[in-house]
Amino acid sequence: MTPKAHFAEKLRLAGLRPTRQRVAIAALLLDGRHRHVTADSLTEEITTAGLHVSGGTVYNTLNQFTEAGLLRRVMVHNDYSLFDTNTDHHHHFYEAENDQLVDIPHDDVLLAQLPAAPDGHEIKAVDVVIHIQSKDS
Amino acid sequence: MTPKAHFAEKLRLAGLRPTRQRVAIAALLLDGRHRHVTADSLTEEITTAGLHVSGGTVYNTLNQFTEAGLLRRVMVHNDYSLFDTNTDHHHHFYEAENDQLVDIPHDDVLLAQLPAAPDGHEIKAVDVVIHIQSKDS
DNA sequence: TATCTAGTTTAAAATCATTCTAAAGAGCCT
DNA sequence: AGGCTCTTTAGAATGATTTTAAACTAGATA
Repeated sequence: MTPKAHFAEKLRLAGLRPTRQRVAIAALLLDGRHRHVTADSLTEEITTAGLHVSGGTVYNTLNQFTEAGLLRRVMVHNDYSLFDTNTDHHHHFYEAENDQLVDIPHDDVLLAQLPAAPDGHEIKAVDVVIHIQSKDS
Repeated sequence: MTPKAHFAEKLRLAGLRPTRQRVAIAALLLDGRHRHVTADSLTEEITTAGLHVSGGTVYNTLNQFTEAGLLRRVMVHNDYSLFDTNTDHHHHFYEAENDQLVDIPHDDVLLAQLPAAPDGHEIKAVDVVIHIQSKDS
């Protein structure tokens, strides 16, 4: 199976029509490497790959991938959206000073006790962000 | 001590010059009631109180209060900033569907194990957000 | 392979929260 | 009161993201 077909299939399984743009972005983001991207950094990657995808489509695709569970949105500030190519359950260190986001392996955080969700609700996800700073600042 | 003097004192202790606007906002936000506000909802409160504070100052004040530890910024989405008048250590439920934020008492979440901060860094805060949704949706 | 249609992409305009600006105002010290 | 610095103000500017309406394409069908 060609790589292109591989990602097209992945998109179909996620309920997304495998357009040229979505396949190209999938090839960049869903290759198994774990990293954090923004609309901007992704656009840069696309350009570096010698391709072009309009700004609106970059945003749409990022949102659709997230909606489909292919990406995960990480919430650490309100300046711009961050997406994590690792959708496995794990948490983050965040250093505001340098806007630096670092993964924490899943097993390194242990939630011994969780509250019950309010009536009629169920827990969808638990996000833990550990804010850190340089010791001497 | 008049209420006004009380809040002026509170601001001085926080290193902020007690201007008319800051005292007015402190009287609204720092009275001990625990709630979540946005720049918008605060502006509404100010108007309801028969006062006027310019938009820029509302934003500045919210940021300065947060910086001074009088408020806490809560990160649940990228649409606009949310501030919590409760600065005690506690966590949140967040229901994206209705953009609903609910406090979780501190003791209801137990972190049994935390990772060490990366070299040269120390932990400043640990934020836990439990995303919930209606059971039937 | 030609055709059709709903879903997509596009560039550009629009939106909207937030920040910046430069001028006017107000704490607070002497 | 005088003066100096920090604040506030209205309005302009910024910048990420969404929307728009028209052009395009994946995939189904003939």
